[in-house]
Amino acid sequence: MVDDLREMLKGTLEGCVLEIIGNEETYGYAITRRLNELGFADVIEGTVYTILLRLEKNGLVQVTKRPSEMGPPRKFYALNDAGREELGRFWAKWEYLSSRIDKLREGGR
Amino acid sequence: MVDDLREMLKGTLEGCVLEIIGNEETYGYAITRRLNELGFADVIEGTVYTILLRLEKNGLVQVTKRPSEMGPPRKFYALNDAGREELGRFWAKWEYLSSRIDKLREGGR
DNA sequence: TCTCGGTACTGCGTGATACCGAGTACTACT
DNA sequence: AGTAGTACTCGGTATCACGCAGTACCGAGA
Repeated sequence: MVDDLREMLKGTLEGCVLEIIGNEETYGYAITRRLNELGFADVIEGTVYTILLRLEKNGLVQVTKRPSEMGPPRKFYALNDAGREELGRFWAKWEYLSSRIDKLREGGR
Repeated sequence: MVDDLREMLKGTLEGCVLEIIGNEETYGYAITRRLNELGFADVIEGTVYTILLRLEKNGLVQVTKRPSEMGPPRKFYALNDAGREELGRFWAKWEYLSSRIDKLREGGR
């Protein structure tokens, strides 16, 4: 259908991951599946893991390792205060951007 | 207000420039001013020119050089057929992405 | 037992993009 | 002459999504 959202996802995919983590404590593999079923069909695991490592490096999440019945142990991610702030900034930016784009499209003066 | 849209603009700014050119034949400096007044306040000339050179390289625009009364000659850009197609694809991608994001935000199942 | 597929994470490298900065050059006004 | 506004070019940088190879754990079927 719509091919190659790659470039357009830059800067937004991380926010999507933050939002998913904000809804419930979860782990990389599940986040990828969630994104896929939400319509971000081409997002692959490697991408999500790089985002998660970045979030951890930037101190936006709290990480807990727990064993799994289905395979290797899972790293569960939850937002901390800094993460919730960043999520708020993300939605503010998204609202700002999308309103400008829509205005532009309407012939926008 | 909203700082650093930089990453979020990736993949969308080029589409915005295409839309502006599609509305009327215009040139780089004017496109920058137009973007600024539309709310893309931090977009600078260098960025727009790199986009315009890319559009030209990719064969999406027709370029006409014309003298100016106010300074150096201007390079006017107009969309060709390929450019109009690309613009259509851009809006399709934008619609797709923004609908998914909004769905995600609504808690979206 | 051995392989295979599904689950789960890591780490290095690539390509595309917006942005930065310095440079060039033309016009008009003081 | 000097400055400000207009107008474009080009080399370099940082960041990001993504590709890919590798590691590792588990359960089911041949």
